[in-house]
Amino acid sequence: MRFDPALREGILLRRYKRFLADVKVGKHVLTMHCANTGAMHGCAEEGSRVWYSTSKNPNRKLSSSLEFVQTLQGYEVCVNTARANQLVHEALLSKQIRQVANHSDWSREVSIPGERGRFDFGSDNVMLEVKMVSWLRKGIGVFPDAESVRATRHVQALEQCAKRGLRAILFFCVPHSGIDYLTIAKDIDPSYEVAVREAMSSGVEVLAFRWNISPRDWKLDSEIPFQLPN
DNA sequence: TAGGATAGCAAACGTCATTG
DNA sequence: CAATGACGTTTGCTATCCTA
Repeated sequence: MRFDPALREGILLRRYKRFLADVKVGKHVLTMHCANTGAMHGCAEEGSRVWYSTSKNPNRKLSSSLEFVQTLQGYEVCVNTARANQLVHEALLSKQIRQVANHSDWSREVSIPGERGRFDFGSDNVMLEVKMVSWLRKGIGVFPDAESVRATRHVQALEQCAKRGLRAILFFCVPHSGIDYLTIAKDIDPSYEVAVREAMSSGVEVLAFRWNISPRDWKLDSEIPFQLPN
């Protein structure tokens, strides 16, 4: 993914009301959209360097969007949850994901077979759900950062697909320069951990890939290991 | 009646499918 | 082809219900 013009820089003053962030740009304070309603552990600290994009869409109330943060520890982390799907979409179409490189015809937002809701991507006999990881805790990347009934439901739906003979993939998009190993935050949501464990034993595949991000281009870096907690 | 629990909604935006 | 609707994203506020 390439940004042209390049993303612009500011200093995060505060993130509030779920979708809003105040950013100091030069002498001015810009209120922008923050498409991330999550906890944003470690990546919403006051004083962090942040980068944002600007939209030309006249219907938008806030023309700027927060894109990524440099944490106080110096790591670059994407905070725009919409980017995760875009990054994965690009990677799928350009066949950078070797596990599914034999598929070309990816559809977005495909209905979950047999129930309400959607998976992020589908192709032939493959269902793929994307989750973005942005939390580096004690040197290890973890997901989720909050209890999430919906995330658990998605995993269980993937398991149902696997049991019916489809390929079902839980895909962790990791746009965080400091994460090179991923696990599940069992303490945050024990039922999610159980759901992933059971899904994997039913044949659901779990993949995790890291992206490098910068003001101008975001590139797929490498696959990173995923392991269930002990 | 005060308090807790819970369900529903709204916040800003993107994307896809359907409708006119 | 443009407009509209549904859905996804999470949290916290508010209205409503139940219990001590």
